[in-house]
Amino acid sequence: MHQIARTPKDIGNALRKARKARKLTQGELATQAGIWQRTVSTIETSASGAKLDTIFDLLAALDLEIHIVPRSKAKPGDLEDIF
Amino acid sequence: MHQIARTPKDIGNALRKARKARKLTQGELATQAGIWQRTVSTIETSASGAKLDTIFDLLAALDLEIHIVPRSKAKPGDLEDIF
DNA sequence: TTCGTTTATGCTCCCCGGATCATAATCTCT
DNA sequence: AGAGATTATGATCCGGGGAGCATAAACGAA
Repeated sequence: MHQIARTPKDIGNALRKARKARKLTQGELATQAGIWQRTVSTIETSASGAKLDTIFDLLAALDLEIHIVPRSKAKPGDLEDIF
Repeated sequence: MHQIARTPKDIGNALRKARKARKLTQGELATQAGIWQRTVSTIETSASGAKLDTIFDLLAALDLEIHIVPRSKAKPGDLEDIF
C-alpha cells in the first residue's frame, strides 16, 4: 500500500494516512513540524495548492521522503533508473 | 540514479535533470505544463518554496509521479509498504 | 569570436497559503 | 447521551509565488 501522488490531494491523503499510522494528532504533528494544526488540517483535506516548504516540513516530521518516478513504471519492486 | 527529494531544492534539481534527459528547453516544458519559462527557471534554481500545484504541473508534463517513502528505506529496489 | 539559443532576472499586480487566535463541528469512548 | 479530545473553519494580516512582459546574461555551436 505504498503511496503514489500525482496531485496535491494525493499528498494530503498520504500525509493523513502516515500521520494516523503513527498515531499522531494533527496538533502533535504540527508542533513537530513547526507549523499550525490549522495548516495540517487544510493540507490533509483540501490539500489546496500548499507550498512545497510546508509539505517538506511535514514529510520530515513523519520521517518520509519523496521519490520521483516515471509514471509508467509505477510498480513497487520495480524501481530503477529513472532518467 | 533515481531521484530522491527531501527539500524543495532537491525537487528543482530532479526536475531539471528530467527535463534535460528529455531534451526540452525550459520554454518548451513551460508551455507543455501551462506555466512560464520564468517560473521553470526559478523552480529549477532556487526552487524557492514553490507551490505544489506548479510542481505537479511540471511532473505531469514530464510524465513523472511522486512516491512517498520512509527515509530509512530509501534504497532503490527496496520499495515496499510504507505505512 | 560571433551569432543564435537558452536561461536568469527586473518589475508590477494579484492571489492565496500560512501565521495567529478563537470557536464551531465532529468524532470517540464510556 | 454526555464529556473530552480531535478536527474543521472564520477572520485578518503578511509575505511570497506565479502571471505577464521584457531584457540581460550565459551558454553552444560554427
